[in-house]
Amino acid sequence: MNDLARTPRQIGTIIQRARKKRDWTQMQLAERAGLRQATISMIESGQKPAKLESILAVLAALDLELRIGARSKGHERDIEELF
Amino acid sequence: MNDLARTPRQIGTIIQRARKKRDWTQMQLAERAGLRQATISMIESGQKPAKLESILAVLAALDLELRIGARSKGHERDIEELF
DNA sequence: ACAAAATATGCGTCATAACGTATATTGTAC
DNA sequence: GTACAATATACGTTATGACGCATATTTTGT
Repeated sequence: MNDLARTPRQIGTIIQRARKKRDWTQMQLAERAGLRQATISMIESGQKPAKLESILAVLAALDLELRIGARSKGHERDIEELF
Repeated sequence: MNDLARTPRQIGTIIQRARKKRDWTQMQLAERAGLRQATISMIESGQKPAKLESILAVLAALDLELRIGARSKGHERDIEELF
């Protein structure tokens, strides 16, 4: 898994997929990340941009990590963000 | 360039390096990202956690992108699916 | 269909990021 | 060392993320 994330919404989608892969509820993830279930909901939907801190907490809880690299052209998998 | 970023401070350092590599001042980066010079300063130092939005704006201005992947021990790990 | 679980929203409050503006500090020439 | 540029801090204000608590809506299982 190595997903590109350019918007809060893409990040939310990635987080949601990782959570479901582990069969965790938003509540379980919230507890592990030290946040509320409602906050997880908002992060996953990407409607409201979150704090960097919160995102990092969620990623850590999911055993994921963030990488920063030069913008690539297409040979990276982009998150299909179309309904 | 593909740097690991687990804390706001690490992210700040990566951003600062990318900015200097381009020989931009904080003011120039701020203008391109739609933020203040003071905000860039805080993001680079990582002292105050920023909004995800702001980080994404800065990364876009620097032609960088964010990737999310499984936490790796050392180098690359291909145990894609746990459980 | 029904109940239960999971998820999405609402509301008032608090905490704080970012703002505008300005100044203080540091770095880099000449 | 003296300007000048660049960066870090300060102060009051504004915008909003996250909180607690609650409820509405959706999804899932029987």
